[in-house]
Amino acid sequence: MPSFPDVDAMNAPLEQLQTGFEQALVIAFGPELAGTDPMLGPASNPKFGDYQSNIALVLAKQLGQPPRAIAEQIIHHLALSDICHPPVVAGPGFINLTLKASYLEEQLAVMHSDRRLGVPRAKASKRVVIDFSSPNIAKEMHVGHLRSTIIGDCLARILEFQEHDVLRLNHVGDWGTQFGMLIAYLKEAYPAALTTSNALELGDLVTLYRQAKQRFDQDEVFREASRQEVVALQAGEAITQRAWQLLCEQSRREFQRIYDLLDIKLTERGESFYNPLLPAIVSDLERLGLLVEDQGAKCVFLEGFTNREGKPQPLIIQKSDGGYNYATTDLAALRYRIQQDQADWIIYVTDAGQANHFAQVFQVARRSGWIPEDVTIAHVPFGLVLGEGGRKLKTRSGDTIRLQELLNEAIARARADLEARLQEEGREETEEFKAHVAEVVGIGAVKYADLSQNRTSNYVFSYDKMLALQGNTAPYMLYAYVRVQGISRKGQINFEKLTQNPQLSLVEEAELVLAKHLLQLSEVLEQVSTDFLPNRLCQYLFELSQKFNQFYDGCPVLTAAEPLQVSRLALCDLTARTLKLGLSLLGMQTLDRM
RNA sequence: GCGCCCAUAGCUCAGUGGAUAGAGCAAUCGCCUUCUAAGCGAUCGGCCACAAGUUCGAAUCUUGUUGGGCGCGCCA
Repeated sequence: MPSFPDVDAMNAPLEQLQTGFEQALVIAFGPELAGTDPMLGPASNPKFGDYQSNIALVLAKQLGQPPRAIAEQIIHHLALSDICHPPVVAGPGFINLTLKASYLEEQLAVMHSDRRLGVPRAKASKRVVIDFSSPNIAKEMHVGHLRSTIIGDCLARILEFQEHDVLRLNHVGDWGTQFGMLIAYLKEAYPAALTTSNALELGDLVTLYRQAKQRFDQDEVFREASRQEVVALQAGEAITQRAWQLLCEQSRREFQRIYDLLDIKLTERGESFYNPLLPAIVSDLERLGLLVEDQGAKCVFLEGFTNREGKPQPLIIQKSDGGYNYATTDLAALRYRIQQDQADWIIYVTDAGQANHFAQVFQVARRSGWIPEDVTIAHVPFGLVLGEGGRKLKTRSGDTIRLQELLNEAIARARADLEARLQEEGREETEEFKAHVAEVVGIGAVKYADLSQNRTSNYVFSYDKMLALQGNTAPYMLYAYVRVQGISRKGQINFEKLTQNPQLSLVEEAELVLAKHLLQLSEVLEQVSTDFLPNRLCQYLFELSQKFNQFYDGCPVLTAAEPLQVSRLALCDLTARTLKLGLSLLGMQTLDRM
């Protein structure tokens, strides 16, 4: 195991250019320009160079000078000759910058020697609560849980990598009136399960739910029994409690199968956890004078929300029958996460349809003074999963699609693809190999397809597209990684033992392009952790794969003479490590062969 | 009716107030005696829904219009 310097390395060229510009601005135009954003960004077109600054255009009015003249003065004072070629003023006053090969070579060497590939840790580690996945007990996880689970896990992984202190919470629906019905049915149909442990394997909770619902709809006596069970559950009555436990345990086992398959870790803390805290929410709101009784229900009337009649809309805190709503639970959870979990950030990853609900809950919490100034709360919304017809994704018979089946299908299709390919190429592989590749490709495809879209828009689910071998897909990226491993095998190269400080020499255009892209990793991760848009990371990894494939196409590695070979091996190694890290942050595994 | 989200190439989508708006797929045409061609190159494809406004500069910000999705009092 090579020893990596355990220090923060910064490989983002942007940051260094930024500093140079800030200094030049002060020297050229005086100290009042200290701290001015130099408007640096990637060049809009590669022919202009690598980066551009638009600051001259911005300052034109303020300084009363033509933008090009300002740009000339700035570049006159820029001390960036170590980093880039002489800056060029172009068009109306853009300053174009092109990085020097020597600079890229140095930076890549730094990146190569760093276990974190030059990605800095967060300047201040925050306590982050991220609430995602959240299926309902006694129901199956379905396609509706897919995006929350995948996106939430990805964001958690990125924040964890930045060394924030992340608490991943699974806010499962384990409480509510539907449990009365379920428990009543359990007592009626499977009484042995309540007294003898493991007397019953509740194979299919969906069927149980359906049968219970049917009884509930048809039988008045059963309905009354169900209501009694809700009361008994609230009161903590032993047998009822046991039935509830049984349901929760069974669901938990089924959820865990899916989380294992998806490689997702979560701490379960369901709605029931906050149950004892609900009365205090009501009494505290009452004390604050926010609570109004209306038609028997205790409500907070909201600012900026109106109902169909144009009157202020209430948020119901306690129903007229004394029961609580999910808004109450969410308020209690919010308060607990701030006070007990000591959260600095609280992130909710749920569908966009809940935007109103969260805006309302946050408003009430804010008006109650429960959210300190330094605590940041964010709803991270995402769009619906649609079928290829553009309608909500359903099975042919109109049922919602079970998540387990969806994942199985993706794996099965990946397997079929692989087997067809093996036959075509006359390859023989073990069952173990085939099963593993199919799982990594299938699960990776489902995750990548979801994450590679801007989460705010609806997402059209298509097995064919996510498993396509070309384009912005999981298989394409996995293949780029496999190609590097191929080089390693063929040339018997152990990348971990590749010299500590490889001498890089970037000659070919494809090498320069790849090098520049590799060095943008930190910038991309920084951005994703700010705007919570994983598709930006996907885009980066896709472009990295493309650029690697172009390099692979035009720059032979194993047949290259020294010192070029070491340099190219280092580029391969950096690409592979960047892909592996990036994909792992998306929650994806890599393969050495496929 | 009100609120939130969305509208960019035939399709699926990127796009950070900046230069001639980009990918992928599909279509058409090339490239395997050379590290896995699951690859690479090229061609074709645009009224950034519409209209005003702000700005030196708008796909991007504001307002309005049209079209679509989601939600809106005792489910979560």
